[in-house]
Amino acid sequence: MSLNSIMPFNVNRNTPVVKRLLGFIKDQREENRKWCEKAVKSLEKKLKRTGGIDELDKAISTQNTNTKCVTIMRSLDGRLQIHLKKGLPHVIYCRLWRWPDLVSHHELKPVEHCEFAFHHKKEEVCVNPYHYTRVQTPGM
Amino acid sequence: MSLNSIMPFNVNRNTPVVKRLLGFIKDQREENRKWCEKAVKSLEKKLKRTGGIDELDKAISTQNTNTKCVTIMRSLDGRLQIHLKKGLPHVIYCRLWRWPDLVSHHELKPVEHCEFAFHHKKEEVCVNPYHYTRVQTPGM
DNA sequence: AGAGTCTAGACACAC
DNA sequence: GTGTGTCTAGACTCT
Repeated sequence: MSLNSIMPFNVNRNTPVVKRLLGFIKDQREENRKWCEKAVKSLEKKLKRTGGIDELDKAISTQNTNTKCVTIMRSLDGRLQIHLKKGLPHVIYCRLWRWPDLVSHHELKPVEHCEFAFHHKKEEVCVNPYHYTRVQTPGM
Repeated sequence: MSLNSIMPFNVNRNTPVVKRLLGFIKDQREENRKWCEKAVKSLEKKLKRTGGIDELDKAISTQNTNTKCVTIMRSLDGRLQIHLKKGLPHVIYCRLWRWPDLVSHHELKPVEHCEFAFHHKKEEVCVNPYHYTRVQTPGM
């Protein structure tokens, strides 16, 4: 018996860790649910290679700054795209799990021990939301 | 005075030839209008380099098979994408200007003198709708 | 420099 | 192998 005869119509089966991570999302507006889900699933796919997904899970569920860097590759212009929207990776994931009203990368400062913070401009970027703190926008 | 002060809010200004070509489109369903417009504008952009847009205009407005090939570059898998939809270029444009109910490339046969017909698998593909005839789907 | 659009190629899945 | 659909980096555009 094929799987399709049991679960037809493209049933969405999120992995346990994705379900957990989705539960921690700050923005619970219905109109953003689909996009947030895509953002988390996309991140899981990238982190599977390195096992970073478990470190991310640990950081978020314990709100612990003393976690390791969770990195993805940096694109040429620094942005990543999820569905039809582009943005800076650390901003996207900090907004998702910590500050839904975050406006720009100018409001984010990395913690001391973050090796792959966005502003270091290395080939990899840390997207651990607990490796950034929120600061006042300069000039505001 | 800037153009924006006269025409604010992203007014859509199609070129005369795009307006003409849009007038010949067979599929006039409202839900497809936006997509068709994108398809024509995308083609115009590609053909501007070669001047093929005028030959296309001639072929379509006179329904003339004795026109030159109108070519675009072939992608690796043969398909092109317009907005969120992928398809074979000659099928897309034959559907647009001749047979809105066209289902697949198996229904299309190139005219004798078409040098860049899709099935020739050259680096360029002819999208002149009057360089193809419609045939019965094999096996139907 | 900041933000948005477009799409080929990569990938995934169904037959 | 065929056919179709999704995702997104890089290219491009505009401001």
